[in-house]
Amino acid sequence: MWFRIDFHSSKPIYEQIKEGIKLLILSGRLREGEFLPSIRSLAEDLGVNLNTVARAYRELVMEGVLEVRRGEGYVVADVRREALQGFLEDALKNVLRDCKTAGISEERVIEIVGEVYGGEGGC
Amino acid sequence: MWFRIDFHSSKPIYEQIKEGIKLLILSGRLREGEFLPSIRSLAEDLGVNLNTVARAYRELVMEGVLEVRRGEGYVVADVRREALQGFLEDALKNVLRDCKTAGISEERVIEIVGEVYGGEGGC
Amino acid sequence: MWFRIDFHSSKPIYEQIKEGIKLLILSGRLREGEFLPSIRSLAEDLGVNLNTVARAYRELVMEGVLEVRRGEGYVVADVRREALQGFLEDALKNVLRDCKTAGISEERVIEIVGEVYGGEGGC
Amino acid sequence: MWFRIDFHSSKPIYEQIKEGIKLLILSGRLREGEFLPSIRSLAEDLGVNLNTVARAYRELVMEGVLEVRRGEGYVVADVRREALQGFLEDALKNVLRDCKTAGISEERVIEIVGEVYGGEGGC
DNA sequence: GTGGTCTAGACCACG
DNA sequence: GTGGTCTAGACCACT
Repeated sequence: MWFRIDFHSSKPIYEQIKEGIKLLILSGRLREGEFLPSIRSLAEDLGVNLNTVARAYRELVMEGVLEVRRGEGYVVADVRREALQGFLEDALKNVLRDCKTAGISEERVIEIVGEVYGGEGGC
Repeated sequence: MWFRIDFHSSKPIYEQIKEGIKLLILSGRLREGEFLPSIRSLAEDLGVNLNTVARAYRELVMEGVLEVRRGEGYVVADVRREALQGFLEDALKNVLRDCKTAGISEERVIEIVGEVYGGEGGC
Repeated sequence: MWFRIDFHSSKPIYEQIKEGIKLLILSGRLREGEFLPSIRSLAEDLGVNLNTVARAYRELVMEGVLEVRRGEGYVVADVRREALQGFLEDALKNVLRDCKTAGISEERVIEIVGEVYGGEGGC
Repeated sequence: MWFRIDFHSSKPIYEQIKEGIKLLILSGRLREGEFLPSIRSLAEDLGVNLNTVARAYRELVMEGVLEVRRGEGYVVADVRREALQGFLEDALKNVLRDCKTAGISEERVIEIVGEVYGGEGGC
């Protein structure tokens, strides 16, 4: 499949799945109207429980990211990318504020940005 | 007191306390050899249970951030700031990787960095 | 169950549990990948509180002895026996140093070793 | 002074003092009828609280290891060395049993005995 | 069902 | 006064 689950992380698996899907959408690898893998097949691919995937999909529906087509499956809804990006930018700002408070210099931060953006990418 | 607890956050209280203390140390508001508030008084100030604070302190001892002086209290250990900063830099890298995947441009990120570091600071 | 708790000992119960589990692993009665009893069931079997067992398990995870499978339980991690044996050898050295200081002869010590190893074994 | 206190140990300081004194007696560096340092001076030497030393002395009196001469101080009582040694031999046997259960070979144990007894001793 | 967190409150050990 | 441990019981999150 397209992303990995970290079974040792303290972050719940269903949240890892949700995040993974959001990132796939943001990065353009999943587009509006495309079908997602069935709950059953994704669960098998990731090696997790059916209910776990089901919950991730269900919550993404509630957030408006996915839509259910009964009897067919889940498709990517008509999401505004900016909305999703906003949540990432907020996260970034929070960490940056902590870095500033902690005395990490702006230069060092920009160095790190370079590392990440320069380096080969991707999840 | 010195920091706030978000009781609605999904992040456990004891972890919020750990993070808060690490940030206080990183920002220089808590220095090597200084005593932390007693478990009981911090618990009261934060409005949480004694055991919750105790767990945070205990784990910080295991991580080498604090030391126990038996019958006296907890003091800030002789920590290398770099070690603590590492934990923030890791958090930063994670968010940045997500931003990259999500298609947020490096320029936009640096713009945000500028906002945070330019603007007047601090938690 | 597999071991006994001495409620009168000055050694904390959660440490007795940790030690008991380490010894079960070292003696081969618990192997890599095997599940431990659930927190609740072990607590009931030992007649102690759930939190006490939980703490023992949690600390064993931090020491790399166990792993958590969320929603499933705790399993014995892929531990190097030597690592665990080290903790026993340290204990042995400490006692031996005291014996030496106390004027117990090396011959007497080896005699005792013979007694224990010769005699039919263990707990 | 004659022994060191490990302030980071989980073993209570007063127990470390008790053990230290017992070992001094067993090794012959403190003999029957000899005076121990006053509570006040030992506390200062060790850098611990008065009450801590007082408690150690008090318990050693209860165990028959020391005697109080009111107004003069504490002296080493008429102790049978064997009695004290017995408690060490018991401790040794316990650890050895664990070692055996854990699969540490008799050869390895004797090797360790050699290390400790061969090596320079003390403190 | 599993583990995880948290509370309220008790009691002990230490300095 | 300090920290340490433990209990009983609640509620939540995960699989």
